[in-house]
Amino acid sequence: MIAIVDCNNFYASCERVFRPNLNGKPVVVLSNNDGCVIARSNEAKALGIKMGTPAFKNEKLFAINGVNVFSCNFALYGDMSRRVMDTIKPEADEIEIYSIDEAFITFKGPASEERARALRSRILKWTGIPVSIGLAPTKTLAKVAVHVAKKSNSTRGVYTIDSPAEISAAIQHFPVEDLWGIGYRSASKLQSFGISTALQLTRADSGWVRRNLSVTGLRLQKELRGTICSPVNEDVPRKQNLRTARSFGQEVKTYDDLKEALGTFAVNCATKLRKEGSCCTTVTAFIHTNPFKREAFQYNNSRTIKLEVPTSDNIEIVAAAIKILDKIYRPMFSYKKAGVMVGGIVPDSQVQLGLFDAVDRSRRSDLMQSIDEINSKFGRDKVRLALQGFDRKWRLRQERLSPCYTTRFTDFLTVKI
DNA sequence: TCTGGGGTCCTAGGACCC
DNA sequence: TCTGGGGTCCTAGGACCC
Repeated sequence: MIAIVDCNNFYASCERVFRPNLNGKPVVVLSNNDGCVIARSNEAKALGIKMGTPAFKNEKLFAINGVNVFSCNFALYGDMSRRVMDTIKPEADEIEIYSIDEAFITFKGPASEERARALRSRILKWTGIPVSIGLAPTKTLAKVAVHVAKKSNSTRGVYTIDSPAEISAAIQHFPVEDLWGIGYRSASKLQSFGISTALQLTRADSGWVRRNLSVTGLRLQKELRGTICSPVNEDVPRKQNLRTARSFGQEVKTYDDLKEALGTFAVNCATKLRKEGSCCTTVTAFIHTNPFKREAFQYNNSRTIKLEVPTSDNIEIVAAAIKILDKIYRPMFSYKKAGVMVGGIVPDSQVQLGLFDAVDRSRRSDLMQSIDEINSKFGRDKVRLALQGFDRKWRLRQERLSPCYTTRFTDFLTVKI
């Protein structure tokens, strides 16, 4: 049996852990730049606030209903996630951390609903985060189970699908569009062939499924029938791409401001690479104008540079990004978003050196290590390239940011007795 | 005024190799 | 109708996930 542990309304729940006065009240969390709604407490969902809708379109709804609105605080969510996962680990034989708020596990010893309930209580007690758990023979069915656990109050947060009869019962009325791996496109395709429930998909001809939904669909069908196609996978594969991209708090016009932003994003990518012990072979940079401003002239462009020798060096990756900027920058536009992406990622232990390489790689790697150590001790970008600047006109809007209760000394809660 | 960020996998087609 | 057979690598586009 495979279990999935899924945190309820995760970001909203994190905000509530340190603000218990918000329990029972509507809470929403906004995306970067305070742009869209990306998490909602149950009370906020009940008010009809939709996932992914722009904040400015909801302002009235927020005001009338006294909704508690937060800018997203990933330092907090990341640390709370770690706490939840650390609580799960001792119970798990295998654990696959699937996202910031979900993990697939197999239990040490026999799985049972009682154990799942005990785990759920422990996570709530130790971290303050409410979770739901689905238990089933495959990941896909576990996802169905956790969906049921969340939707129906009578489950009290845990739902098990075990026997063939229970599988049929669970998927009989389960909409195909809610299945893990079926998105908007495939759902409407299936609907047009008269398939609207998971049970109908299970019974469809496999050849037909293969032709219409590719092998991905075929695997999904097998998993629904109870055959594991995607086992719980503990080892985290090395990332193939990394990116840092941001919408700007205010539109950016000048070359210098874009250079500062792209330089900072490039350093960010390089730092992520070093953290994973990786190097990249390609650097891509892009800039674009605001697509929502219909009346304004639009411009999007990007380029990719292939590097001679794979690297994770701030200076080299920044240089590549700026070289691209020089090629694609056009002065007459106002830019809203930019980003840097690195690809062709290889382990830093397997870097093929170049015959005509001019960089002293061992000294530079010492330099990067020192920068990482200093910055991890004293704060991000304390030591930076001059080009990263201090202006940051493009900085994110984060008007309703909560404290980093668990990761910053100055933000710790003070309890007065 | 105002609309997020970061990933993965699959397929088809082109280019190239022997 | 039909043109050899067997490969690899790369890219773009589509679809999906959180």
